Amino acid sequence: MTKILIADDHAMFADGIASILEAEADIKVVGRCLDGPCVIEFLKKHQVDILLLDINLPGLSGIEVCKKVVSDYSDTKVLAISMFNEESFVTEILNNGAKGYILKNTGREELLKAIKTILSGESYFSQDVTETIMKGLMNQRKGSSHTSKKIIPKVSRREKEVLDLIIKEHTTQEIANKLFISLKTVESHRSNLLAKLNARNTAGLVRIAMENNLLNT
Amino acid sequence: MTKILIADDHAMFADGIASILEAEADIKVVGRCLDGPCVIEFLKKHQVDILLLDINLPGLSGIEVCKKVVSDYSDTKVLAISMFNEESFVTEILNNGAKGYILKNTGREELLKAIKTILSGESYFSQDVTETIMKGLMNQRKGSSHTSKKIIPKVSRREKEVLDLIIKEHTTQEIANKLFISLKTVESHRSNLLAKLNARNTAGLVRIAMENNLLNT
DNA sequence: TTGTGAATGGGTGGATACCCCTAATTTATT
DNA sequence: AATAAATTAGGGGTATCCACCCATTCACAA
Repeated sequence: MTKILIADDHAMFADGIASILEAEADIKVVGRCLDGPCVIEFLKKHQVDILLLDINLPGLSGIEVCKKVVSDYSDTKVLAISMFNEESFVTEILNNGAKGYILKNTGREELLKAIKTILSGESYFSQDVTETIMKGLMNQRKGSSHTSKKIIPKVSRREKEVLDLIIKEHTTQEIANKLFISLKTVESHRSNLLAKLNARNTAGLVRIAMENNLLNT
Repeated sequence: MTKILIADDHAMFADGIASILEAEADIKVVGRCLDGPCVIEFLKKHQVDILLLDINLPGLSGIEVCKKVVSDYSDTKVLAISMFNEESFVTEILNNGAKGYILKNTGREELLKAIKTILSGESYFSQDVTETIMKGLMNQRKGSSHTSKKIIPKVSRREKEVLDLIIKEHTTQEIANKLFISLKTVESHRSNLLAKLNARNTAGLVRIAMENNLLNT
């Protein structure tokens, strides 16, 4: 009997998954959590085989929960579930020990398949997710750009700081003061950002940054 | 027997709802759609009592679908479902004829209650949603600004056009050419936008516009 | 009918952004 | 150790934005 804990703040969604799983003879949903701390509390008291974990949890983020579960409760395997097929999400939670990643638009069969695969010790990813990861890897290696989606070169730490202040309406001079560097240095970062993000001006910088969620905060 | 059509691009979610509803004796899920056009096609051929409609549909947006359903298939009642408790979403789809609005974090009981309420001819909204709407109305009436959200003065039609082109990285000169007006006129619009949106520069203009969804497109 | 706001257009000048170039030092990465 | 990338900084010049002014026309409402 496989014991499963569902962690999702969307009750209706959790209900849906539970309905699907309870039809299976060898699977039992032993608990349901609407936030991160609840998961930790539950694991202290009960043994769980698989944790179905929504990445976007209130309170404690799914990433944090995953990290803690992997380090403190190694016999519980984490299967991440998310609305979003974002490379950053996928890589981050996988780096934190999740065994699989599926999207909420996957159906009943795939959900069951994922659970069985992970139970056997292997990893499982939705088809869409593997594609996303592959694209991400391709982008790191090559700079080829034929995929409709714009490829965004890696933006460095310092560039992100500058970009953040630009979006907050600070002028180049103000940014220089704030970061304790020269006006000319900030201008360099701006130029590099324009080139990297393929923007013509500040407006494009802001739009592209916001569209692609390039901010740290 | 109540005939229900589920329209949601997240198959797993649709599965979940279907599992919940099929346990009810007097309810039958007669179809499932993953996108907007599918809904229209389905209604051409079948009679449906209630359409469970996700607002964020690919292809044709939930708003568009709702508009068409209300005008062309008046015996089908629309119950909107969404991840987001956003005032703009709620008011927009209600203005387009939806009979209710519930969030995806509502549970099984509330879903059934919503369906029954709507069937009886009344409207139904989640508790959270009614609160959101009330807050929105309060903001409209009074100018009080203790509610974190900024109040944005009305942006005129022409100003929106200019704003749109700014965000698309066009310079003032290019915008003037595109709209067949003088450079000076565009500069006037820019100034007025800066004042209205309380921005210091182009960056702020773009950020505020995107944050508040001020675009026509 | 007299306002009020929207849209139009203009002048001047300063501030800011952007471009092209170079180049040193530090910090990964291999 | 060698190579690549990031961070730093500068000169000189042009393009664009922005801030003050100002005026006219038009539509719509009080």
